[in-house]
Amino acid sequence: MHDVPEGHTIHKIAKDHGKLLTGHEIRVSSPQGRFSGDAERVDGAVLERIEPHGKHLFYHWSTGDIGHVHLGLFGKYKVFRGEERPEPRGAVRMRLVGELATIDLAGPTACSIDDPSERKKILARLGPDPIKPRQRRQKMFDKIQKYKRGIGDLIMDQSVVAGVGNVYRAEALFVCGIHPLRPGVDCDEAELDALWVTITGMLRQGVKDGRIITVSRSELDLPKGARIRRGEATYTYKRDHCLRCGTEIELIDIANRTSYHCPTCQPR
DNA sequence: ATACCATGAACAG
DNA sequence: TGTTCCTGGTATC
Repeated sequence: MHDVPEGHTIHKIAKDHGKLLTGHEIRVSSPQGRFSGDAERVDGAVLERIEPHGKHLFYHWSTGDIGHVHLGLFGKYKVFRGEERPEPRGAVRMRLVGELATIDLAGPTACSIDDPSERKKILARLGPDPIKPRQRRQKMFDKIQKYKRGIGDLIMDQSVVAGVGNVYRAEALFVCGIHPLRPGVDCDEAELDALWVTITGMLRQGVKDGRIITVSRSELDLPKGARIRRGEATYTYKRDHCLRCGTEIELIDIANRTSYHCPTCQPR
């Protein structure tokens, strides 16, 4: 099994890597040689901040340049602490070497050094990120209520709300009892407010856990302190039967991605 | 050894 | 709407 990142992963990375790198001069290189922009532009600069938004990361450098990383389906970081600095393994797109750690990035969809206007452009096309404080949930509501497209399609659209992927889509709609094909225009404020609150809670919990657990322990019948295993951490996602009522989970293809829902708990 | 699949998203037409 | 790109674990021959 394989963890492809949703918003929670990105925020955790920003936090963890930020502790190791920010405030330090960083050697920046591209062992693979495919760093679009130019690693040299920021090589040796001080990393001032790693800013997450949805599934995107922005690296603020003391030169004024801004690094942009999007992991996509396959992107992965490897962290080596302290002095350990192994030969790059595989296609390392970006290597960051600081006093406290060496961090390698492989397989990202995007990795570039740009000027600040590029960050502005990207942020302008992203919806609010519920993990962050003071985000305007109304932006998400307005957008959803504008479209006939299904809510399951809409909440995975990063311009509607930033950070939700296929797992959180399935799980948030389940908890709110909303069918994924429910047209956006038919959703009322109360429903959308509940959805926002649910998504926010789930994503923030994911940052803490470092993984996606959307079930509440009380519904699992687990011994106290037992670890929630993969495969039992969700209500509908990748399950054969609904965790809550046992009904067979239905699969629908929404924009070429499998959507999971319980026809009993999420009636049309 | 090869095929296939995955939790993403840009792009062509 | 379909195609493409990036990786790596697992299934299949």
